[in-house]
Amino acid sequence: MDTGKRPRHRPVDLAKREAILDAARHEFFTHGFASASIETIASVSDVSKVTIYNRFKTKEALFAAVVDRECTMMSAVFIAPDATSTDFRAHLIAFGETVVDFLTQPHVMRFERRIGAEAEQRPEVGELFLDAGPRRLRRELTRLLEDAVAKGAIRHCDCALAAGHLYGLICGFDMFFARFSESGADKHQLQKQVPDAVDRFLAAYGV
Amino acid sequence: MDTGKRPRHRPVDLAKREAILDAARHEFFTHGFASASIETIASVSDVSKVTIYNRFKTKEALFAAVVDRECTMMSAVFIAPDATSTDFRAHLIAFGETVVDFLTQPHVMRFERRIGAEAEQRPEVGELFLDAGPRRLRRELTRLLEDAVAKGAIRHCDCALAAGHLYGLICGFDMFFARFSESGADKHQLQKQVPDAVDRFLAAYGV
DNA sequence: GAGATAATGAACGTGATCGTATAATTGAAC
DNA sequence: GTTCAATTATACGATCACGTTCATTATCTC
Repeated sequence: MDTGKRPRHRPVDLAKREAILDAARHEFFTHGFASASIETIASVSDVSKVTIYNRFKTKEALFAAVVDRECTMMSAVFIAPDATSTDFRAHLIAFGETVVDFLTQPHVMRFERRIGAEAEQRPEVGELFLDAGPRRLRRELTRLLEDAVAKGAIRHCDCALAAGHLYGLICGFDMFFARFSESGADKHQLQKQVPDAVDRFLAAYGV
Repeated sequence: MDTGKRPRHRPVDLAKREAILDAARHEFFTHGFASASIETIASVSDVSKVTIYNRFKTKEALFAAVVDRECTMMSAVFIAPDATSTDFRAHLIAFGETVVDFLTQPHVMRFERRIGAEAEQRPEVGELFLDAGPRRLRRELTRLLEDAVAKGAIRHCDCALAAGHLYGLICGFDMFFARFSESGADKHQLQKQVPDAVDRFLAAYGV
């Protein structure tokens, strides 16, 4: 409901908010919450420190806002579309590639690495991430497999467990390694391995 | 070569070194390098701050010593014994259980979480960890599978890739989830799933 | 141009922690 | 008991970053 009130003063510069969050994301997820410097964020986002404090009450609140935005973005990716064609293999490969494509982005890897560490001191942040990412992915993948069982594309099985197996086959050692290597994940390499992972999955679970 | 010199003064208390490293491990891997407090480490290990500085020149050096000790412990675990019996399945399960048993220890999980984050600013730490842990595990697992191929226990395949698949099947979603949850990994649950993971692996790769 | 709010820049108080210096104490070997 | 390094308690300087204050400037509506 628009009250019709039109302020007769200088409006808030909305672009600055995104600039602050972008800079904060990089700073927080590169140096960690404690080591992140508000002044660096201000400098990078080309905004005064006071402006940051005006919009985000504390450093904690700024961090929370960054995590929130990132989680929202992630939620949108982990939604498996319903299978339209009868080619279940192609459908799995497509979804696998979408997920790999998202997870291998440098800023997503930084996010994941850092949340794991920060969750040690802020369990609620870990929970937020789990709900937006891993748990959602598992739910969607499980649904996909239950659908496949119903359609006879794979054998009857514990679909939640099978979802984990499929995820594990796709990631293999690569995502594990990438978490600790400077170069990050090799997106091209992982993409190439998705069909093979799906084939192994179908060999283990297929009719 | 023992020079035979016997100092006639108070010797270094060797137990203190371990106490310091234990306290430092907890402090570093719970709060992160930057937020870790030397005074807290001193207090917990019941040692004076000066003693810490006498033995470890800087905070960095102390951190390096902790990482070093942890990596050495890890290296020892990731060595697959040669198959003695002809029961390849049992051999895989045994090794899988050993690995799971090690990886699910709370202090190992803290270690892993934190190294991932710290490697962002200290790539050499990530490399050290990779060599002691993941790469070693992959090498051993690959060797095991190559041996199995030679003995006809599984079909011919890219054994390094297969090693990743086996690892992925064993971990499934659980290790992924555990990195972000306060409760950590459910060792019992993971142990129970190892045989199933191995069976799925054999279904995909077996003769 | 007037009014009003957003944003800036610079300075400050506060608290934490690294790393050092110093004097005093401990304790094993002789 | 003497010797002498290991160890301790305490204090200190330096640095750094959060969060605040305040005067000034920019920018929008009327």
